[in-house]
Amino acid sequence: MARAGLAADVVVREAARVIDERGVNGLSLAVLADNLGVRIPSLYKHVDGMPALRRGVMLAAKKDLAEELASAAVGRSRDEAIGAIAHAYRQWALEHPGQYPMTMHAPAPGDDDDTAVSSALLEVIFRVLAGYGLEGDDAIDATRFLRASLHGFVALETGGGFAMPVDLDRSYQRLVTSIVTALNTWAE
Amino acid sequence: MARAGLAADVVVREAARVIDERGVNGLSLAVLADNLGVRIPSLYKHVDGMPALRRGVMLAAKKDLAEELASAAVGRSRDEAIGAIAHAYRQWALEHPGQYPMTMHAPAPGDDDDTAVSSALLEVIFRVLAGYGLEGDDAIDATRFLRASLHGFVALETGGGFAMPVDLDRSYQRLVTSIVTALNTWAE
DNA sequence: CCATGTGGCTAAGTTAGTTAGCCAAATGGC
DNA sequence: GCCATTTGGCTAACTAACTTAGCCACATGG
Repeated sequence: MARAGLAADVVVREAARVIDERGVNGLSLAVLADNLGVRIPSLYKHVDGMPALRRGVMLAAKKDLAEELASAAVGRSRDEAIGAIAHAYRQWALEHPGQYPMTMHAPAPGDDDDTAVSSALLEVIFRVLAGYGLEGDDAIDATRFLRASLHGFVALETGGGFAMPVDLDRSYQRLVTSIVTALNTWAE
Repeated sequence: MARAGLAADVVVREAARVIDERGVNGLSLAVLADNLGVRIPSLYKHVDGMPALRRGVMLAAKKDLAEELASAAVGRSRDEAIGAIAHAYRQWALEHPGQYPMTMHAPAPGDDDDTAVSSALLEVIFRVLAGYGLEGDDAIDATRFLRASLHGFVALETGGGFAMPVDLDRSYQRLVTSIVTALNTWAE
């Protein structure tokens, strides 16, 4: 039989595609195998079962999102940086609506790969907020505020929480403005 | 055989309990039947299968949350009302971490029950924001801002998005303060 | 006191993930 | 070039979960 020439990363990539198309629960080994032109058990030669496959997609997603945010923040600071990463953040989520929720879980203790890539994601935010000179508790609160606001909007948008999809761009812009205002007056 | 004396609402309530305990995907007919002292197929006499069961839990959850928020806002307005519903919102989510995500999806078009209960939920927010005299686009943006901020924080907290669970109360209070500030200067 | 509807049950089917074990295609040393 | 080994497919079979069919006993009400 002619070989399909699969490799672990090809399987993970296709799984990510399927997840974006049909949601996390829409991923099944059946469609995955079908899309890759292979029978179901063959997938086990490349991937260690469904949970491991999902974990692989999650790791790649966090990595990709972190890179996207870092790249958006390059050469910018403060309000400009916030605007840039906010835009990149929403953009990435809209392009990867299925993967997005997977990026929002803290790593399990002891999972070093996940810890590393999750730290990279947080690091981007920390470094942007560093520009506002926030320290200690203020820095923690502000980080949580920023993450919560961005995540809340994007989660509702991609998860179908907003019934009317009108003017979402404007509403998001308005949200970002409020965030920036809050950060500039945080220590008061 | 002695009857267990089940009823649809008992099954739904127990399902909600299980969901809060083990997450949405932790609900199985096996544990449900076991908890209720009954064999699996007997559940079908009260509930129309797994998807319908989840929908039942979702409807009850939205209803419960809406009532909780409405009750928190009674007799209060503006900043005080925001503070009260923000507190009630987080409280409810922490008490029902499994059900909470189920309350965040817009109703499917044509699902009248869901539409009704979802509207009730939004109505509470609208009426509180009405106190700020926001109209038209401002009202829409502010509603989305409020929902996004509260949801983002609570979703990250209950979904394990915040790695360090220290001082979350303070961070949330700080978030609410920022929301209130933003709402008071919204039209500027 | 029996006629009827209801709420349990067992048995069996379906779908999805998984494991075992086989076999052909690639690959690499000689 | 040839054979040994590894690799990547495969079929078959198992398990867990939801679901359906169909049976039977208990409760209820004329």
